[in-house]
Amino acid sequence: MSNLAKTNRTGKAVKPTVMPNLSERFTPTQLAEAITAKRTGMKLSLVDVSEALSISKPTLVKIEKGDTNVKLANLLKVMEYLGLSFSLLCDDATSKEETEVSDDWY
Amino acid sequence: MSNLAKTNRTGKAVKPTVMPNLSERFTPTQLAEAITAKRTGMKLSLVDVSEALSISKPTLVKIEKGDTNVKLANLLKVMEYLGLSFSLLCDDATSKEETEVSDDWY
DNA sequence: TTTAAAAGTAAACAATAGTTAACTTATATG
DNA sequence: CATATAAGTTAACTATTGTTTACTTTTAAA
Repeated sequence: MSNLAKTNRTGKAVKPTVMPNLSERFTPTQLAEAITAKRTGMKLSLVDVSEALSISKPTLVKIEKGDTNVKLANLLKVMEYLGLSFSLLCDDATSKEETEVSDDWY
Repeated sequence: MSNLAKTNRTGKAVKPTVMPNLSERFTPTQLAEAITAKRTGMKLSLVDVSEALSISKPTLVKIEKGDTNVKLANLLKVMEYLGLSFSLLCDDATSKEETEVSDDWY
């Protein structure tokens, strides 16, 4: 299997459309690519999603470009609509010891 | 062990200060509580963090209250400073099949 | 190769998140 | 209790994100 990135006839890089495995720490760009991959995998256009969520297309494009200058609420709306969610990673092993969770966490 | 939430002398609920286990899908409030728990566990004050990151205290308070009307960039700055990061969960099992990741994911 | 749909961009404006500064309320500690 | 530190709030203002509309570029299919 080739390690070369796919390019089109003009030599321009072509974005992959498959969901990456982001079970580990990832960059905003990687998250953005995962969102696009999920959306296209669900056969939804930018307008499909932006209209369903009442957010503008330019904003959705910003989100799918990995621009972090967006409102958290808008990112979460998009992720929830596409069936994506976060889990949390903590770099510090010591914090794994006290795992008892009090009632009002829920 | 008691199932009653901790309260102070006035009967007001007291927030727990331990890191919750957020390896699964969580709410913005839960994330906020995890951030506060991590910060206090590191013995850092709101001002310590806000000054280190050049963000205002009111903004940091919004983040630690689970307000999603904040800039994603500011949330990520705080998380990175405290050693927290996200991983991604996808609710759809079918998307786990195609896990091949091309070069430009990195 | 035409054509239509989707993606992506741009600019002017509206909406709102962020800052500053000052203040009040809690929490701890001598 | 008295004091100091941290937490949390408020209001006026500034900075910036989000919207709208329209346009250009890509992509894919007839």
